[in-house]
Amino acid sequence: MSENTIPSKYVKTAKESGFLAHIAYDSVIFGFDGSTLKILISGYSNTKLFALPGGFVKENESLDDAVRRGLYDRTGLENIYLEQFHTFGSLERYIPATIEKIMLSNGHLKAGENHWLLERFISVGYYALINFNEVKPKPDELSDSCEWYPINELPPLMLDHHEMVQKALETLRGNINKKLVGANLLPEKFTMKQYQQVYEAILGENIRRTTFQRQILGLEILKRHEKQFLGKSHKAPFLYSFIK
Amino acid sequence: MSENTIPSKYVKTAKESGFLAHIAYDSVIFGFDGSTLKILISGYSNTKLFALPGGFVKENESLDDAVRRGLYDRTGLENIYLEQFHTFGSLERYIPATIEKIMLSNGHLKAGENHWLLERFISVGYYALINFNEVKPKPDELSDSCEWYPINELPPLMLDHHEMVQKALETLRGNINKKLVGANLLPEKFTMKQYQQVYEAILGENIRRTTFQRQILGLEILKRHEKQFLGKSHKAPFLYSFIK
DNA sequence: AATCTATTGTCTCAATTTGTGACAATATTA
DNA sequence: TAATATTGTCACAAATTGAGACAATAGATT
Repeated sequence: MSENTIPSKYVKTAKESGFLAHIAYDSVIFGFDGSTLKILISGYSNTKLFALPGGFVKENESLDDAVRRGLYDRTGLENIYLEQFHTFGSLERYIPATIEKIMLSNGHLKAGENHWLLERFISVGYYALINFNEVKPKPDELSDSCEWYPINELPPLMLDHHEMVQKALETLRGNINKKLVGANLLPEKFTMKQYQQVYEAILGENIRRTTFQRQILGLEILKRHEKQFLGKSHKAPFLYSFIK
Repeated sequence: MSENTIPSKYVKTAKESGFLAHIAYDSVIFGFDGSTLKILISGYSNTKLFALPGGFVKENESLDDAVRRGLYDRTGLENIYLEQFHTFGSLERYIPATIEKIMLSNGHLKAGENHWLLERFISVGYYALINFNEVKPKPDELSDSCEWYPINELPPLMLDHHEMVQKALETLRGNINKKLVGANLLPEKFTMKQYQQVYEAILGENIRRTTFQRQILGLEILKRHEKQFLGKSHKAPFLYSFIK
């Protein structure tokens, strides 16, 4: 794991740590396990608190790069598909006591001490689409777990992170026909049914099989490969991949 | 004009000024003059520099409220329709020399002096839709002009402000059928033709009159009023308003 | 007062897209 | 060999959109 995801212990100002004050990001990392849409959630030991994986921006690094760095640290993946969806800057989201609790519980702060992480942050929300099977999530320095949760079985999330998930989902839904969403959530080769299930998981509704197949094939973005024999007692489906 | 849009002279740190360091906003303020889509652009005296109207966030104010405050100062309007579209955080946008030039030219900075406005900023882009005729734009403390420019006759803009305009337009186009865009750009009562012209100006393409009229009326979001007689030698069109 | 002109509101029919179901073609099990 | 579940494709109905026609009409021209 990178040493730089989270500032080291007992550095009290942002400047000392090399990060920009007041700016954070949080990432909604989507994965598709074959039937359900899931996202990665960090847990903090001893606190029962859960949060989206987030981080901070270094003084000499772009916002996008900061998010990529955080994703790399947690998933080991490079070239992740990333999309910025909203920036959260309400006053209600400034609850230093929550952050303090986490930092106290894992020794990043002494009681009563000041720390730049306790100041107000405006957070930029990004969503990522990754291939579920390629990833073994790792926790970061402040958290002690990083696990997949189905989008409708999330634990209670801190601050406004639930709102973030909601907004990420809405944006993803709006982009589903614009941005070749499936290409990032599916393995290289996949069946039409799997692709349909991605759509259904994202939209949260059932789709008509024949219409979906006709529309997708009509886009001419898929290449047809050999059939996939899975030992099931019925006709075997074709495998497809996206044309580059 | 509010005293707080831009921090006072010779305050060197963000903290002293009451603003959050490193965070700015820029606004793309759209207006429709009856035939062309225009946006408000600030000009800086003696520098030939032009920029989107922007500002900073106070420590105890939400991001949205900061943008509303800036819009109020420049247009006098409250309850403006606002939509956040993207946050800009590249390294390329950090060019302190440009800001320095502006601040030197209007006496907000002495040569060689430090100032928190010369640090790196991540900027949140918002677009606003306002009723063109209700507004007499006013410049802010740093700029000496604030004027309407047609979206395809913009002056050269500083930093990444051109990219911001582009992204704002794309977002507006994507939202045109979702968010009742016309309601904010048109006067209370308007003709079908005016509404169509708003669409054409935003999309940058011609629309088929009969299809447009059929679709819009089919949405049942408009209330029909009396006819509008403008002294033209042809059939007078109906006036419409949006149903609340 | 009759005619002309530009624009509006509405209708019609063709073209396209989508909804819905049917059906034959499998790959395996029974 | 028959039974079963799923797939790929087609056919037809329903809905939406494209494209133009046309009458209505407010004022200008004669």
